Amino acid sequence: MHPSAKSNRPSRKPTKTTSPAVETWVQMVRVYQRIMRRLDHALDGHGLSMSQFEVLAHLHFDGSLTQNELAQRLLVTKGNVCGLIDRMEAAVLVERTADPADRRANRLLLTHRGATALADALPPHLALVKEMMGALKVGELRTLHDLLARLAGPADDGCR
Amino acid sequence: MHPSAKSNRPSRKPTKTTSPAVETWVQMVRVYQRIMRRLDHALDGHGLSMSQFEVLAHLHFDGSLTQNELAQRLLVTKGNVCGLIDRMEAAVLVERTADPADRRANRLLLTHRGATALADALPPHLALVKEMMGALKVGELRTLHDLLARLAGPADDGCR
DNA sequence: TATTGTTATACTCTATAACTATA
DNA sequence: TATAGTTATAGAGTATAACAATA
Repeated sequence: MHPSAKSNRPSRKPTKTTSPAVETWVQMVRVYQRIMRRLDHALDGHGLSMSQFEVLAHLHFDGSLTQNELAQRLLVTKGNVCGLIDRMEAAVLVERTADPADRRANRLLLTHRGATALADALPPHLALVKEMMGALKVGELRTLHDLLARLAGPADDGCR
Repeated sequence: MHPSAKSNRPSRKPTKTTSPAVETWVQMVRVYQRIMRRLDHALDGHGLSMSQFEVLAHLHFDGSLTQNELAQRLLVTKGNVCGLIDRMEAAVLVERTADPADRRANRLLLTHRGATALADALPPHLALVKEMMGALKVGELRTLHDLLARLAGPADDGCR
């Protein structure tokens, strides 16, 4: 049941839905959700949520960050980061240390356990990404990357 | 602080992170989140969450669905759908009706209020999608669509 | 027996806003 | 006065599992 489905339909405003832009966006949503779901499940065995994994990865690759810097990178509020770090500190994945330069700020550090958890979780995560993106050849990946880069590019929300 | 940041870094396993596959995925995550955030905010004024909007859209375009059918389309469990529909029924956006063919099932219907809410929210939603995807020409959109379609395509999770 | 939907539980993420301590 | 972080509150999404009614 799809095209002219139900008399149930109000049909006020025909709202032409089939446009290349919309179809492509719908396709992107589908693919994103499917991939993200698999990546999320791959973290199950490591006792990490996707957000926690992202925190660990940022601290690993960007070095120590304040909670505020982390909030900007994760695109969430500092209140959210506070709760997130609360949970991760309780799980001994990160620790808050005093920032010598600004006594208001916390510098976040990976604990040994956090670093180990990332070292365990990252390689299979990357392998899975490569597997799923591997349907495309390198040239196609580059094309995809460039097309994505031009979407909603400079026009940033200004939000948060 | 970026490249060789902290002595804090364990650096066990260099984990080569820069690959076309990974970079493209990271780009996709960024774009997806930015677009989704704007679409989400655009729904604020209509009193709908993104999930609720999706429910209304599915009922509109696919016709009446059972909760189970809806769960499959939204990729969530039937327990989740139950709670979601509870909230939407409380907001008089949808209603549960008896399925004549299967007395276990609920057929979900848009209420007048739900149909109106969708008719109000859908056009600006689509317009925003077209605006954000409009950075690409039609041919480029088609290319993007085709590349996306080949990602994680037939290899479905089997999950849920 | 299998399936539809419900209920209960628990955790995570998100948003907002008032609050503190520093700057 | 502005900023970094905290706290409180609320709502939403998710996962799991046990359960009732029906197939």
